[in-house]
Amino acid sequence: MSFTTWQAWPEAPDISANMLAEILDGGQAFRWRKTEDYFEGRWSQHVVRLRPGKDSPVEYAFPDGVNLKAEQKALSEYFALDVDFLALTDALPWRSDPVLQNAIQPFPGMRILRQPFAETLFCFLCSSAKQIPHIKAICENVANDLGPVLPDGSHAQPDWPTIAEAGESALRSARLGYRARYIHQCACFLRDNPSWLDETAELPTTEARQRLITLPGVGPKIADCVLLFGAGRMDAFPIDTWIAKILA
DNA sequence: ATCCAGGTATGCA
DNA sequence: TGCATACCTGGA
Repeated sequence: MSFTTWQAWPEAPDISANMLAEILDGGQAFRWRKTEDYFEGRWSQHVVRLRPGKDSPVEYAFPDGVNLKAEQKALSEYFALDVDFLALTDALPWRSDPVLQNAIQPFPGMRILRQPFAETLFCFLCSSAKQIPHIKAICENVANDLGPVLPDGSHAQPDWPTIAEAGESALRSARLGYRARYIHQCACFLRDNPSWLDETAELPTTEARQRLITLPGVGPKIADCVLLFGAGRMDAFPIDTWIAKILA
Protein backbone atom coordinates (compact mmCIF):
# COMPACT_ATOMS: atom_id res chain seq x y z
CA MET A 1 0.00 0.00 0.00
CA SER A 2 1.50 3.31 -1.07
CA PHE A 3 1.31 6.78 0.37
CA THR A 4 0.93 10.19 -1.21
CA THR A 5 4.09 12.21 -1.90
CA TRP A 6 5.39 14.27 1.00
CA GLN A 7 3.80 17.68 1.29
CA ALA A 8 4.37 20.64 3.57
CA TRP A 9 1.81 20.79 6.37
CA PRO A 10 0.83 24.44 6.07
CA GLU A 11 -0.68 24.71 9.53
CA ALA A 12 2.09 22.79 11.24
CA PRO A 13 3.13 24.08 14.66
CA ASP A 14 6.61 25.59 14.72
CA ILE A 15 8.54 22.69 16.20
CA SER A 16 11.96 21.13 15.74
CA ALA A 17 12.62 17.54 14.78
CA ASN A 18 13.35 16.77 18.41
CA MET A 19 10.02 18.18 19.55
CA LEU A 20 8.14 16.28 16.87
CA ALA A 21 9.72 13.12 18.25
CA GLU A 22 8.95 14.10 21.82
CA ILE A 23 5.31 14.84 21.04
CA LEU A 24 4.66 11.69 19.02
CA ASP A 25 6.95 9.22 20.70
CA GLY A 26 7.43 10.57 24.19
CA GLY A 27 4.76 8.54 25.95
CA GLN A 28 1.54 10.48 25.35
CA ALA A 29 0.55 8.17 22.51
CA PHE A 30 1.42 4.56 21.89
CA ARG A 31 0.47 3.99 18.28
CA TRP A 32 3.35 5.75 16.53
CA ARG A 33 6.32 3.93 15.09
CA LYS A 34 9.57 5.53 14.06
CA THR A 35 11.39 4.59 10.89
CA GLU A 36 14.66 5.86 9.45
CA ASP A 37 13.12 9.14 8.29
CA TYR A 38 9.53 9.51 9.47
CA PHE A 39 6.93 8.68 12.11
CA GLU A 40 3.83 6.70 11.21
CA GLY A 41 0.82 6.92 13.47
CA ARG A 42 -2.77 5.79 13.84
CA TRP A 43 -5.82 7.00 15.74
CA SER A 44 -9.51 6.34 15.12
CA GLN A 45 -9.64 5.42 11.43
CA HIS A 46 -6.70 7.69 10.54
CA VAL A 47 -3.19 6.86 9.35
CA VAL A 48 -0.52 9.45 8.71
CA ARG A 49 3.21 9.78 8.24
CA LEU A 50 5.01 12.86 9.57
CA ARG A 51 8.57 14.08 9.26
CA PRO A 52 10.49 17.31 9.82
CA GLY A 53 10.23 19.50 6.70
CA LYS A 54 12.04 22.26 4.86
CA ASP A 55 9.30 24.61 3.71
CA SER A 56 7.27 23.83 6.79
CA PRO A 57 8.34 22.50 10.20
CA VAL A 58 6.43 19.30 9.45
CA GLU A 59 5.59 17.42 6.25
CA TYR A 60 2.90 14.79 5.93
CA ALA A 61 1.88 11.89 3.72
CA PHE A 62 -1.36 9.92 3.76
CA PRO A 63 -2.35 6.54 2.38
CA ASP A 64 -3.37 6.82 -1.28
CA GLY A 65 -7.07 7.13 -1.83
CA VAL A 66 -8.13 8.77 1.41
CA ASN A 67 -10.04 12.05 1.59
CA LEU A 68 -7.19 14.51 2.07
CA LYS A 69 -9.34 17.36 3.38
CA ALA A 70 -10.84 15.12 6.03
CA GLU A 71 -7.47 13.71 7.06
CA GLN A 72 -5.93 17.17 7.33
CA LYS A 73 -8.79 18.25 9.55
CA ALA A 74 -8.40 15.17 11.71
CA LEU A 75 -4.69 15.87 12.03
CA SER A 76 -5.35 19.44 13.15
CA GLU A 77 -7.69 18.15 15.83
CA TYR A 78 -5.24 15.47 16.92
CA PHE A 79 -2.56 18.12 17.36
CA ALA A 80 -5.03 20.43 19.13
CA LEU A 81 -4.00 23.29 16.87
CA ASP A 82 -6.72 25.45 18.39
CA VAL A 83 -4.73 25.44 21.64
CA ASP A 84 -1.93 27.99 22.00
CA PHE A 85 0.63 25.96 23.95
CA LEU A 86 3.24 28.72 23.68
CA ALA A 87 0.91 31.07 25.53
CA LEU A 88 -0.02 28.44 28.09
CA THR A 89 3.64 27.71 28.76
CA ASP A 90 4.55 31.37 28.95
CA ALA A 91 1.77 31.94 31.48
CA LEU A 92 3.50 29.58 33.91
CA PRO A 93 5.66 31.32 36.56
CA TRP A 94 8.93 30.24 34.99
CA ARG A 95 10.48 33.69 35.31
CA SER A 96 10.55 33.35 39.07
CA ASP A 97 10.99 29.59 39.25
CA PRO A 98 14.34 28.26 38.00
CA VAL A 99 13.24 24.63 38.34
CA LEU A 100 10.27 25.28 36.11
CA GLN A 101 12.41 27.26 33.70
CA ASN A 102 14.88 24.40 33.40
CA ALA A 103 12.00 22.03 32.77
CA ILE A 104 10.43 24.15 30.04
CA GLN A 105 13.50 25.50 28.25
CA PRO A 106 14.63 22.24 26.57
CA PHE A 107 11.15 21.66 25.10
CA PRO A 108 10.18 24.68 22.99
CA GLY A 109 6.89 24.06 21.21
CA MET A 110 6.00 21.03 23.32
CA ARG A 111 2.33 20.09 22.89
CA ILE A 112 -0.28 17.85 24.43
CA LEU A 113 -2.11 15.77 21.82
CA ARG A 114 -5.88 15.49 21.77
CA GLN A 115 -6.42 11.78 21.25
CA PRO A 116 -9.74 9.95 21.03
CA PHE A 117 -11.06 9.52 24.56
CA ALA A 118 -12.03 5.84 24.34
CA GLU A 119 -8.74 4.83 22.71
CA THR A 120 -6.74 6.78 25.24
CA LEU A 121 -8.49 4.94 28.05
CA PHE A 122 -7.57 1.62 26.48
CA CYS A 123 -3.91 2.49 25.92
CA PHE A 124 -3.39 3.75 29.45
CA LEU A 125 -5.16 0.74 30.92
CA CYS A 126 -2.40 -1.23 29.22
CA SER A 127 0.31 0.98 30.68
CA SER A 128 0.53 -0.09 34.31
CA ALA A 129 3.96 -1.39 35.33
CA LYS A 130 5.07 -1.48 31.69
CA GLN A 131 7.74 0.36 29.77
CA ILE A 132 6.76 2.32 26.67
CA PRO A 133 7.97 -0.29 24.14
CA HIS A 134 5.86 -2.93 25.89
CA ILE A 135 2.80 -0.72 25.97
CA LYS A 136 3.17 -0.09 22.25
CA ALA A 137 3.60 -3.78 21.57
CA ILE A 138 0.48 -4.89 23.43
CA CYS A 139 -1.64 -2.10 21.94
CA GLU A 140 -0.52 -3.24 18.51
CA ASN A 141 -1.21 -6.88 19.34
CA VAL A 142 -4.79 -6.06 20.30
CA ALA A 143 -5.30 -3.92 17.20
CA ASN A 144 -3.95 -6.62 14.91
CA ASP A 145 -6.08 -9.29 16.57
CA LEU A 146 -9.35 -7.40 16.95
CA GLY A 147 -9.25 -4.04 15.17
CA PRO A 148 -10.80 -3.11 11.81
CA VAL A 149 -8.54 -2.77 8.77
CA LEU A 150 -7.28 0.71 7.89
CA PRO A 151 -6.67 2.18 4.42
CA ASP A 152 -3.02 1.09 4.46
CA GLY A 153 -3.82 -2.48 5.46
CA SER A 154 -2.86 -2.04 9.11
CA HIS A 155 -5.36 -2.18 11.95
CA ALA A 156 -7.16 0.44 14.01
CA GLN A 157 -7.85 -0.09 17.68
CA PRO A 158 -10.99 -2.13 18.30
CA ASP A 159 -13.92 -0.38 19.97
CA TRP A 160 -15.00 -1.36 23.49
CA PRO A 161 -17.91 -3.63 22.50
CA THR A 162 -15.57 -5.60 20.26
CA ILE A 163 -13.14 -6.04 23.13
CA ALA A 164 -16.00 -7.15 25.36
CA GLU A 165 -17.10 -9.81 22.87
CA ALA A 166 -13.53 -11.01 22.28
CA GLY A 167 -13.24 -11.99 25.93
CA GLU A 168 -10.48 -11.96 28.51
CA SER A 169 -8.69 -14.90 26.92
CA ALA A 170 -8.18 -12.96 23.69
CA LEU A 171 -6.56 -10.19 25.71
CA ARG A 172 -4.34 -12.68 27.53
CA SER A 173 -3.27 -13.98 24.11
CA ALA A 174 -2.30 -10.42 23.20
CA ARG A 175 0.11 -10.54 26.17
CA LEU A 176 -1.79 -8.09 28.37
CA GLY A 177 -1.14 -10.19 31.45
CA TYR A 178 -3.06 -9.26 34.59
CA ARG A 179 -4.44 -6.17 32.82
CA ALA A 180 -6.62 -8.45 30.72
CA ARG A 181 -9.18 -8.97 33.48
CA TYR A 182 -9.58 -5.26 34.26
CA ILE A 183 -9.75 -4.31 30.62
CA HIS A 184 -12.34 -6.95 29.85
CA GLN A 185 -14.44 -5.84 32.83
CA CYS A 186 -14.22 -2.25 31.56
CA ALA A 187 -15.19 -3.40 28.09
CA CYS A 188 -18.30 -5.20 29.33
CA PHE A 189 -19.35 -2.18 31.38
CA LEU A 190 -18.80 0.22 28.47
CA ARG A 191 -20.62 -2.11 26.08
CA ASP A 192 -23.60 -2.16 28.45
CA ASN A 193 -23.43 1.60 29.05
CA PRO A 194 -22.74 2.96 25.57
CA SER A 195 -23.05 6.67 26.38
CA TRP A 196 -21.12 6.54 29.66
CA LEU A 197 -17.70 7.51 28.25
CA ASP A 198 -19.02 10.36 26.12
CA GLU A 199 -20.90 11.71 29.11
CA THR A 200 -17.78 11.43 31.22
CA ALA A 201 -15.76 13.40 28.69
CA GLU A 202 -18.19 16.31 29.03
CA LEU A 203 -18.02 16.55 32.82
CA PRO A 204 -15.82 19.01 34.73
CA THR A 205 -12.39 17.48 35.29
CA THR A 206 -12.85 16.65 38.97
CA GLU A 207 -16.15 14.86 38.36
CA ALA A 208 -14.84 13.14 35.26
CA ARG A 209 -11.89 11.84 37.27
CA GLN A 210 -14.21 10.55 40.01
CA ARG A 211 -16.20 8.64 37.42
CA LEU A 212 -13.21 7.19 35.59
CA ILE A 213 -11.78 5.89 38.87
CA THR A 214 -14.86 3.72 39.31
CA LEU A 215 -13.75 1.65 36.30
CA PRO A 216 -11.80 -1.51 37.17
CA GLY A 217 -8.08 -0.98 36.69
CA VAL A 218 -8.41 2.80 36.57
CA GLY A 219 -6.85 4.71 39.45
CA PRO A 220 -5.86 8.36 39.78
CA LYS A 221 -2.85 8.16 37.49
CA ILE A 222 -4.58 6.51 34.56
CA ALA A 223 -7.65 8.72 34.98
CA ASP A 224 -5.46 11.82 34.77
CA CYS A 225 -3.62 10.48 31.72
CA VAL A 226 -6.91 9.85 29.96
CA LEU A 227 -8.18 13.32 30.80
CA LEU A 228 -4.96 15.07 29.84
CA PHE A 229 -4.04 13.17 26.67
CA GLY A 230 -7.54 12.16 25.62
CA ALA A 231 -9.64 15.17 26.54
CA GLY A 232 -7.29 18.15 26.55
CA ARG A 233 -7.76 18.75 30.27
CA MET A 234 -4.75 20.83 31.18
CA ASP A 235 -5.84 20.72 34.82
CA ALA A 236 -5.28 16.97 34.95
CA PHE A 237 -1.85 16.15 36.40
CA PRO A 238 -0.83 12.47 36.17
CA ILE A 239 1.58 11.51 38.93
CA ASP A 240 3.52 8.46 37.81
CA THR A 241 6.48 6.98 39.63
CA TRP A 242 8.89 9.43 37.95
CA ILE A 243 6.87 12.53 38.70
CA ALA A 244 6.45 11.33 42.28
CA LYS A 245 10.23 11.02 42.62
CA ILE A 246 10.74 14.47 41.17
CA LEU A 247 8.13 16.03 43.43
CA ALA A 248 9.66 14.32 46.46
C1' DA B 1 18.52 -16.38 38.63
C1' DT B 2 16.33 -12.44 40.40
C1' DC B 3 14.51 -7.94 40.08
C1' DC B 4 11.65 -4.51 38.49
C1' DA B 5 8.92 -1.62 35.31
C1' DG B 6 4.64 5.10 33.12
C1' DG B 7 -0.52 1.21 38.62
C1' DT B 8 -4.33 -0.68 40.92
C1' DA B 9 -7.01 -3.59 44.06
C1' DT B 10 -6.99 -5.77 48.24
C1' DG B 11 -6.05 -6.91 52.98
C1' DC B 12 -4.54 -5.57 57.37
C1' DA B 13 -2.44 -2.48 61.09
C1' DT C 1 -5.35 6.74 56.45
C1' DG C 2 -1.16 4.33 55.48
C1' DC C 3 1.64 0.53 53.92
C1' DA C 4 2.73 -4.17 51.92
C1' DT C 5 1.71 -7.47 48.46
C1' DA C 6 -0.02 -9.77 44.29
C1' DC C 7 -0.82 -9.43 39.59
C1' DC C 8 1.46 -11.00 33.79
C1' DT C 9 5.21 -10.34 30.99
C1' DG C 10 9.68 -9.52 29.27
C1' DG C 11 14.06 -7.20 29.39
C1' DA C 12 18.18 -6.01 32.21
